[in-house]
Amino acid sequence: MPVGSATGPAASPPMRRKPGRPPRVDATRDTREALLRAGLGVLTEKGFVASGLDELLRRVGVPKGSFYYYFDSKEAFGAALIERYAAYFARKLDRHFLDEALSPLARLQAFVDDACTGMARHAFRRGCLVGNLGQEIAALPEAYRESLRAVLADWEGRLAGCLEAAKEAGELAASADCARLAAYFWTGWEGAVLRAKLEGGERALRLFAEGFIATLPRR
Amino acid sequence: MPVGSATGPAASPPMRRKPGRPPRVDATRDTREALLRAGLGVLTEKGFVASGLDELLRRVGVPKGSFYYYFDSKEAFGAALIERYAAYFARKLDRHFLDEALSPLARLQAFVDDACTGMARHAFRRGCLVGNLGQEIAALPEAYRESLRAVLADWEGRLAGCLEAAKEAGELAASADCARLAAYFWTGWEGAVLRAKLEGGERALRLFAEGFIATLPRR
DNA sequence: CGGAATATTAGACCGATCGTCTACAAAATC
DNA sequence: GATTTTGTAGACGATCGGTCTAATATTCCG
Repeated sequence: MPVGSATGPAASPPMRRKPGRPPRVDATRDTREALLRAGLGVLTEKGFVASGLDELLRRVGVPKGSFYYYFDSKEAFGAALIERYAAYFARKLDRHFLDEALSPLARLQAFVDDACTGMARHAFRRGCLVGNLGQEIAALPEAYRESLRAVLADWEGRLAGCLEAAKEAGELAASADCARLAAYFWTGWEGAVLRAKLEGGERALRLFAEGFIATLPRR
Repeated sequence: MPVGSATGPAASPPMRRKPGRPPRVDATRDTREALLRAGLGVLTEKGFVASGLDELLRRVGVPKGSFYYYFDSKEAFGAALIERYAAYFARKLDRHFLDEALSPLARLQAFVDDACTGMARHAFRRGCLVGNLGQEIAALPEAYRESLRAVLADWEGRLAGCLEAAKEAGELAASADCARLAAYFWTGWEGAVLRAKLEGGERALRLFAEGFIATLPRR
């Protein structure tokens, strides 16, 4: 998956000073950044199709013209969101799965706890961007399909690494197929997130995570 | 969940003869029926929001006036679809889970095989209506939430029954919590269906089903 | 057999909202 | 201070869900 260029400058490190309109009265607010942030909120809640540009724009307080200055189309905007979400999530996974302070399986549990807290923070209205867009893939730009698959594959790799560590730590049977287990986890996890959203509670998240961890091959 | 009245007459058993326009040249085609059938196809593929009435109407070859004669609104139409899908799926589950010719766990496997075949028949474009609508629940009529939860609860009950039978048949440990296992299954299964749709293949379905069945507590 | 009643079709129409695009204003640059 | 770059502003056409009136087909009832 092509990466990097579309996300654009992060505005912090050495880069050409912005020439156009001032950095707005509110210095912390880069328009493009604000659009992406708000877009993530709206799309993780309602998906792509149901998210109207007008509402997003009103929310951010930006006119339509600006949106189409920063993004070629809603499709391009969605692609940027997928990329950004993937990066955000990869950081989160690394933070947990590579945490040497915890045993490998405890790291997975920590991720689950984190996810529960995260969903609770938004009253279980927001789900997973990948799950949301994946569900409506038939109504989406075909290019999204491969991106979403790639994101899932990436998560699988990171979890598989954690499971390998569990193997070395003796928490997991040496015969375990970590890649397969990781694929199994994320598949079910997406279902759990969907259900947690539907039920408005963390029950499904806990239920799935506990079932998964409890049935891991121990020896 | 209220049931029955909204679905309307099925046109087969004793009921007042239709007075209006003839049963159309094509006798097999009741307009309302055709709308529901096509609606199921469209909504399982693209979800609720992305499915426009106009496209559906064009597809069925029915004018808007007819649609609003049979249904009060798009919301009512969706509710009828949920009801109908639930009934359709309940029949399917019973057909498998109550099949005395197979051992209980073999019945579950048969359902999985059936689902794979079913998804393949539509080239993995159509998913589960409950999953689709559940995912976009934030953008849907609030009344749908309870309906969808109820459908899931119903499926859980039916699967739990099958698992209880497995227990009696000695295929499952007596200590197994069937209700919990059933909830776990459907949670993950929805994720698997989503992913199968995303990947355009049955891999996720097989992966999840095999993982689930293989880790069932045997004794 | 004929007119009233009912069931259904037909599609024009409306306000809202979709995504796009053109025109313009403000800073920076030379 | 003219030009270029950067960003803002909102008009625009298409389409959406939903409503409504009119036309038509059939049955009902006398």
